[in-house]
Amino acid sequence: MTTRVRFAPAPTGFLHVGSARSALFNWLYAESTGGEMILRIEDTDAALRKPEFIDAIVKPLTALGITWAEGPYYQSQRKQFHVDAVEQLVQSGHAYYCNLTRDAADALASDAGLPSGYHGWSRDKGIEDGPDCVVRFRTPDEGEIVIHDIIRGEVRFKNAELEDFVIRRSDGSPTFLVANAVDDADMGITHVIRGEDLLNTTPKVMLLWDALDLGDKPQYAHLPLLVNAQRKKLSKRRDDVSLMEFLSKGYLPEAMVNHLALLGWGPPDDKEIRPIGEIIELFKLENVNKGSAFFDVTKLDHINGEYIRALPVERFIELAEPFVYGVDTDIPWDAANYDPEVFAMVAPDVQQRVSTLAEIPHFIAWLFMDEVPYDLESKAWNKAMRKGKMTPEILDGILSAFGDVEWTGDAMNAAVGEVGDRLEARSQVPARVAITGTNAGIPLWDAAATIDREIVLQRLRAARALL
RNA sequence: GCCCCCAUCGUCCAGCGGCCUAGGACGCCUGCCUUUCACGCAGGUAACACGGGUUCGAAUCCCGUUGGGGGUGCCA
Repeated sequence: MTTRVRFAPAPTGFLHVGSARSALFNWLYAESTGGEMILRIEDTDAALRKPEFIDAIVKPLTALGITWAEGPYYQSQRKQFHVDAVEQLVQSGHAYYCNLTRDAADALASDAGLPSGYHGWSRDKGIEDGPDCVVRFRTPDEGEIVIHDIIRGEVRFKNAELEDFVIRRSDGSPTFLVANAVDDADMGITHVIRGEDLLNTTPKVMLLWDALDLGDKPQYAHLPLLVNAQRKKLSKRRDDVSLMEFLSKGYLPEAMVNHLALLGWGPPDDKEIRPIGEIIELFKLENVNKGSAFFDVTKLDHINGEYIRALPVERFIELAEPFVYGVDTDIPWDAANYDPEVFAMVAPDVQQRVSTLAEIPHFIAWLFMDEVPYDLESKAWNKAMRKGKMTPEILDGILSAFGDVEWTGDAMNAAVGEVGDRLEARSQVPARVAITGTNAGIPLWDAAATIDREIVLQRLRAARALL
């Protein structure tokens, strides 16, 4: 039997990295077993039915290279099947109408000294359907339901502890629990792979499955949650988790996928950074961890840096475009000053110094700005310009040498070296700080030779004046 | 409160009863390379939560404790 998995997000705005990880693991499982994945949008709640939310799911998945064989299907478009299923459950006595609001049910519970929750108040009351009625599923009073989870092993729930949950809202719309069972059955889903936060809903779906007589159940696998530094489930509200945001900040899709694959799973040979094809080959659902994983951007930065350095330089230049032309980010220089040929020249040096594409402008800004800012409070300035008392003499020396030096990297370098030798001081770093504004960066002189002599002289004078 | 899940370096992953004086990666530190920084290279730091079992033998199996997390909606 070929495996069929589904990625079934609720359309609640941008896709976050946790959902992306779920999608990825479904996809990895499908790819590694020669099966297929379908995409299904779980929009049974009317509030979630917004077309822009669909784009927010499809675009990032596509960007990551996660593909699906069918869909997107919309649960909202399958509503009639779900309504029929609810009707069937009422008919067969598995479900009943209830006209209590949540507040009323809680009040009854507290009056009766029972723990909060719904205690089957409307069971067997012969309540007729009406405008304010919901339909609740009658959970068995005895017995237990056992999930054979591929990742977690056996998980047991006592039926008596499951309350009679709502399967149809008072507006007539069935809830996702019904839709889940019906759609998974109709779509021939063999494996349900999703976050651990849904583990508690699984017994309810299984109960519905049996009551509707839907046949063989899928196998379940509940993935460990992705958490923040406080070990809380990643949340859109408090954490920086938009997948698209990461991509537009200069993280490469391949690096993102590689990093995500490493959260909750690892290759048996300890080789972490590798092509997706190898990951598919090695991926085993049963080897996925149980413990939650911290989404560590520091590690992502490293992986992303590795991927960037591995790029052919032409590709690097291509990918850099939005960042050097200010399409998605601000650039610190006047756009008219930007020279793609200069960037192409220094690109290999930049490429091995950035961990995200967004860092590119930082390394080349001094090539396209008229003046560079000096941060007199910075460690760079203090270390290079203040500590050595020869600095004014060094800059004066360079200034006079640069008046008529041949304007090539080699000649400039040699001239600065001579100044240093003559004064018995290190002249390179002060020159770099004066010209670029900082003490760290790409090889200096060939790049500096692309700037007009007068601009370089101005910077040297400006820095000299601050000493 | 109740239900469920989890527990190896700060972080991610390896370990599936003897190969473990616990391995790799990120981070951090040191050194080498280098006219800066980075890359690269060579080292270092650092963990089996605790207590009981089971076993000739436990990071690995079982129970408990503690700690963390998830759920507890007419959201999914």
